[in-house]
Amino acid sequence: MLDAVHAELVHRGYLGLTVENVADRAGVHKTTVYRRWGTVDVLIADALDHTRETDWPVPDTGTIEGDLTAIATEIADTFIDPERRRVPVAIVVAALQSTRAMEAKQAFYAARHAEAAKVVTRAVERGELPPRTDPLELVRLTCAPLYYRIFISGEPVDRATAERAAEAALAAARAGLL
Amino acid sequence: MLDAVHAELVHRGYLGLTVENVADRAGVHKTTVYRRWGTVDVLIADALDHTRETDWPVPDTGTIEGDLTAIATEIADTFIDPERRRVPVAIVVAALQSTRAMEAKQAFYAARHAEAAKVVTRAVERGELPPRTDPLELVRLTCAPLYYRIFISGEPVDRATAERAAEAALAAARAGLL
DNA sequence: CCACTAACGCAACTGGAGTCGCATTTGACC
DNA sequence: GGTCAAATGCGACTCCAGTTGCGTTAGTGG
Repeated sequence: MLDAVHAELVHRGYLGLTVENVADRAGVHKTTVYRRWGTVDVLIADALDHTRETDWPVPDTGTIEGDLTAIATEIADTFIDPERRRVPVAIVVAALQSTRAMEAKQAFYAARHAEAAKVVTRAVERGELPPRTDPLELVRLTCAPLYYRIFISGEPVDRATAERAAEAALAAARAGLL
Repeated sequence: MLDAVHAELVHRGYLGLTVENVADRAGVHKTTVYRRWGTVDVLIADALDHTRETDWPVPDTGTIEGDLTAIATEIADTFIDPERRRVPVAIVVAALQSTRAMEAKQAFYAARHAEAAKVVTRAVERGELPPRTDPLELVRLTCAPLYYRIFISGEPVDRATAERAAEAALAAARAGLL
């Protein structure tokens, strides 16, 4: 069922994600979906909870530049692909309209940030960054410009954008501001 | 009419923004609104176009720190206020669902960025920043962490967040990365 | 093999967003 | 003030997401 949500999202995007479409794709009747989930936002929230629980491979290139760039590049690649991009877009839309989806999104990014922060912690231990650096803050600062372009300013992202975001965030961290 | 859109947005948010509500508040019949605009997304887009054309006071504190902090703080203040926050939230939701709203949002932020970039240009002229600094990129980098918290990670924003965002962006600019 | 419960399928129903046809008003121009 | 075109008001209609009641299936425990 959650696979059907994902497939439908990738295929048609948030606007095409009706309860009936998901039910058809999953081979069940729409009333079943309505009874168990109620709305598409809850479907997305449940699917997101499930994704959060699956492992995410934390990069380990040996340097903080390499790790942050890898994270930023992965995000950029998702947004470059017109199909994969539909998933985070749907999550943002759903979260802005339903409390349940908002909580799921918050938990998802909190979990991913915590994972990604490991690369910062390692870098601090290696002496690459000041000891008091806030790992989560560096992660946020790395990701923010990419999401900003996609969701706010509406500008495209590419790998160069990702690398610049990582470099800029790193500069702030090295300056001891995080 | 566009005032009615704004008032309705502040009052009920995007989900409460139906064509009928706006029509009632503006004192016209719903068919009139349907004929002239069609959907709420177009209403929001038109209202945003109108806002874009109104002037926005560019801060001029004398230092680039002061100016960027002023910009970041203004954004943070908007998001702190539960009523005013509903406006940008609605714009983002609308832009993710309608091409017309997306174009309006893009034009709006392009215009505001261009205005805000003036503080960077002045700072470069004063010798506060490296000559090759990209003004728009510094503006983006300043705003991004605030929007990221609100729309993506779901974390709260306060004035300290705004100041940190400005400082961090500035560090990258001073390092000559922008 | 037989109850018993919970989940599901199904079709009919409901409610509200959006549309349509027509009457009425506005307002510009002579 | 009279005429005409364009915009608005109005109620009825359509359409579809979401709900409800009921019959059927599946799965469990004895």
